[in-house]
Amino acid sequence: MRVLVVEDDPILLDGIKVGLALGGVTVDGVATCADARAALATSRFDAIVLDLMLPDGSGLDVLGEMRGRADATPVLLLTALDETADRILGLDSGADDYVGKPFDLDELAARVRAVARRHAGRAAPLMLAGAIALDPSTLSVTVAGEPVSLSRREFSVLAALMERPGMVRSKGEIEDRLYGWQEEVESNTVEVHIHNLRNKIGRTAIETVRGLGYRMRSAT
Amino acid sequence: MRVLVVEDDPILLDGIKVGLALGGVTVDGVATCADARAALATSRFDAIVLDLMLPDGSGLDVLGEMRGRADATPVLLLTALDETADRILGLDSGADDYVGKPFDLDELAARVRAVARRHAGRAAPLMLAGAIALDPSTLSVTVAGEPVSLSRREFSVLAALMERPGMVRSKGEIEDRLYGWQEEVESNTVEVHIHNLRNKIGRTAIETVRGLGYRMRSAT
DNA sequence: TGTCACCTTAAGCCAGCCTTAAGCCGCGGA
DNA sequence: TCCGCGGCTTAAGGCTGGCTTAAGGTGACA
Repeated sequence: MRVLVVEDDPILLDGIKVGLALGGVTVDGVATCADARAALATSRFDAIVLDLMLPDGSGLDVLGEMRGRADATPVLLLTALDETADRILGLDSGADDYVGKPFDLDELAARVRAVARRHAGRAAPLMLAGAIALDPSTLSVTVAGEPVSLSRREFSVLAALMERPGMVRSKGEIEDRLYGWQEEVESNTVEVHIHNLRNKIGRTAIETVRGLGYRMRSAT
Repeated sequence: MRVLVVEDDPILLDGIKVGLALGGVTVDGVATCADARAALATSRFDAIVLDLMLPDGSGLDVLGEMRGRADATPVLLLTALDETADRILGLDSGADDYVGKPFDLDELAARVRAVARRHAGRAAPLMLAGAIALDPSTLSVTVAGEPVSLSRREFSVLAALMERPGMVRSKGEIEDRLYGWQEEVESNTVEVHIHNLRNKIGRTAIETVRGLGYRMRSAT
């Protein structure tokens, strides 16, 4: 198992490395958002331990970028602040778990294990649904081989739907995916994006399930 | 979304109910391990909030039994003790998340959401009755392999019947399933839905037991 | 600083679903 | 054989929820 740890305190980082290594985990450690992005661009991890307060930004940004491009690698957040607001923000923005400092190394290791175990068995790089292909790594979408250009929001909506073709996603879930949920959009944004998406990728690709949400047509 | 909350403190239980209800979650509350087992035996939930310390035993026992029979319903543990040992024990015994009292209601709601969302899409029980297959995870129904499109209410009625093929369900039970167990509809709605269902999935699939209710024909 | 794409908001329209209600049918008991 | 009750069928009406369109705002980029 390979885990990326993003933590700017070198002492803490070392401690985590040792703690996880005892459980047979391979650890890559970086200290900044920039390095984290570089690591994510070049390697695949089974889980990521992510500090929120980093010298060059917030870990939430990195997390948001990942989820935005449909990278589902499990993320465990780490923060000095034990504030409820942070926890909610983190969980709703796509984190899989949360640990507040100070924490116990054994507990962290257990949670990393749990989170990675949960994730195992998923993760397909290229998502397919009928004639539509979505590549999270290049942020590109093709319909019957033809490339289609989508805006950022459109891409996120489509990614949310394609993560599990055939499965119904509620508008609320999709909204949670687009925003951190606490932005609480008071309108029919999702409907509008769905509408625009349908114009671009074909009118029948996204099915409406009245009262429940939307789903990708998985069968052709 | 339907959640079972197992908590013996009535005040806390009430608070949780209200907190979750605000997020559009239907909550069933019980106070003992015994009641929890009964609820689990008769109903299906999207997530379970489980107190560890209960008057007639530990929530861990209930969790253990569930996992023992391969019930993968996501479980969020709740306990007064904020001890690391408990956390690890809980996570490693198959819980999906952990919240220590005192906790914030918003946080609990966010975690329940996160845990249920994570779970959705795995472990499709796929209910069968004769040529009819109902997949709760994709909300889809097929008859002899052919997909059939049902409205939300029709789906609920069918799901209620297929939960236990061969078993009679009264109109009252089905109504309770469609609406919260109050709201008392003053008409023959269920009969109408049954009628429409029969038109869609085949006239013989649902059998009428005069004076008692309806049941699925389990055998072909 | 101006332009452009994109996102959000809002409003009106439309369709499908749910409920209600009324009349009919058939089973079972007298 | 007749009657009553429970279930079946049908159709109408209201309403919710989704679709569509358009306008205004905002941020990026030149």
